[in-house]
Amino acid sequence: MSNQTPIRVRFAPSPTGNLHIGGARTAIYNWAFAHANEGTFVLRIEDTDPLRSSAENTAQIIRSLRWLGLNWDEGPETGGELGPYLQTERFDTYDKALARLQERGNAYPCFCAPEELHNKREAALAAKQNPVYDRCCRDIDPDEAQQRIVAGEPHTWRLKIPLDRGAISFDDTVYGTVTVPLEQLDDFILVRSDGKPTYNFVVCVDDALMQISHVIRGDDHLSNTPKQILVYEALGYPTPQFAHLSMILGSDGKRLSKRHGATSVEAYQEAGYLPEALVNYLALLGWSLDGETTIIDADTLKTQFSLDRISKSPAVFDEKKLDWVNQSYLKELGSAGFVDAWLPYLEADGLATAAKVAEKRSWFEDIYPLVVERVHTLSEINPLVNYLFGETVSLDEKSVEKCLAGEGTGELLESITALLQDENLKWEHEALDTALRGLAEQRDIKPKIVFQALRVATSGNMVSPPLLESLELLGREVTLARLEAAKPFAG
RNA sequence: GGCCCGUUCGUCUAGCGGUUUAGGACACCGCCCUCUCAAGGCGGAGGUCACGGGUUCGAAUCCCGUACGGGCUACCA
Repeated sequence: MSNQTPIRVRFAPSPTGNLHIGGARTAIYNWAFAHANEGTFVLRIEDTDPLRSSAENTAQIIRSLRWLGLNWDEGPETGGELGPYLQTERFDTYDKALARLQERGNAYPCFCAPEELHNKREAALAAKQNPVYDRCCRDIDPDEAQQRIVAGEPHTWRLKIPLDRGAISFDDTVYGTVTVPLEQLDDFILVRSDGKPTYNFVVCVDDALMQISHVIRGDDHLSNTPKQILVYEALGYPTPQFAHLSMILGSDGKRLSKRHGATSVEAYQEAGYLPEALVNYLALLGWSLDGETTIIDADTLKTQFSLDRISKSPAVFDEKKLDWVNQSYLKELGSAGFVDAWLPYLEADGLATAAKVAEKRSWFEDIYPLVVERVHTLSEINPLVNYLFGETVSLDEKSVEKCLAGEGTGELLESITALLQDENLKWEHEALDTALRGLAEQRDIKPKIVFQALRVATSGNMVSPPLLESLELLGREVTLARLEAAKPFAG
């Protein structure tokens, strides 16, 4: 790469809610692109809408980004040369930008009343015409305009777009050349009558002043881009390279929303997904390394990510595949990492405290190989291993019927009890396995009958993690107590 | 209404005019393994590359239309 201008990208969420799956993917692409090109990743909060924005949402978004491991080089909390990074702290910057536009003769005041504009719009729409502003204030004599402003007449400021251009076109990294006829663009409002700047204005000012080289964002902004290019030009600033991302859809092909279930990063965190897995899955939703690889860790993303492999069409979010990716990350965790990740769930369900886990660390770590290939998320662990905790266990009715109620099972449980009571039997899964198989042979029944009866008696269910390892974790005493408690249910 | 954009197995995608009988992954089905469930191994089914026209010796790949989907068209972001 022989770029003269340094690579600088930004993620610019507006804190009108928490961090969304779609926003997270945009952040991942920006973050990965910055790293892959030794660039700078900037976080900017677009909180200019006081009604919909909140500090809590900003904090929430920041928390989610941190959790995902998408750390920024400049932005809230970290600071930077080109801040502040909250738009609400940048109003003076926007005032200056407007002044710059005024000096350059590229902005003019508009005194049209909102309802007047609205009526014209409706009329144009009714006449099936393109509802662009008719520029009736564009040619008001500057002196007259100045007098009206001084007299306190309400006004907005509009961009004086060049009318001598046939079309605006730009080269989008993802979509290629996009061309929009000039007649589609109007002298849109830069600053409202209350003095507040609009989105299409501030986004350009900020990106220009923060020296953003590549704008990577959702494709809902693709149509806004020509307008923004006009703002850059009017300001006399260079235009960044644009790369627009298609949106993420729900399983029904409609835009991802609450009806599809969890859509916030936080919800996936609570559901027990690992941040590395979410990042991996999301990165692959609209981008591919080579079309073959599905497990791509953060380090690989940080070196191999490229904008030219982003796909143009929208992608459907598939939770099943996320589950699979998450499980493969769980398998990479190792027992120590697994217990650390599991701890919050143990505490939340009251199964164990941090102190208890520290005390019986190896006992908890031994659970790892038993459950890791049986769960997709951390939140699935507790229901699966619940039976390993406490003295007693409740027996599942169906399982009792199927594996305990049969004739002779009571007698079988007695034999098992006798066998397990023997202090000479080493309480270790291989020894237990040998002993129990011996019992089956002795009674001339399939080992499965023995194992299933014992499984239901000790775990409460005919489906459980490996039996013998479970007994090992349960200990002889608890195992025998549970056998005793199960006998009344046996046939 | 106008303009912009998209369309490869159910889903995520590979594919940049011939090496393609369209490859991989998830999901699905079967077999093996097996104390249940998983995990794993092996195998299978699944795509007339939205449709219709061109261009070309040759098209999923290039061009034009049509359909469907999405976006923008605000004193929202």
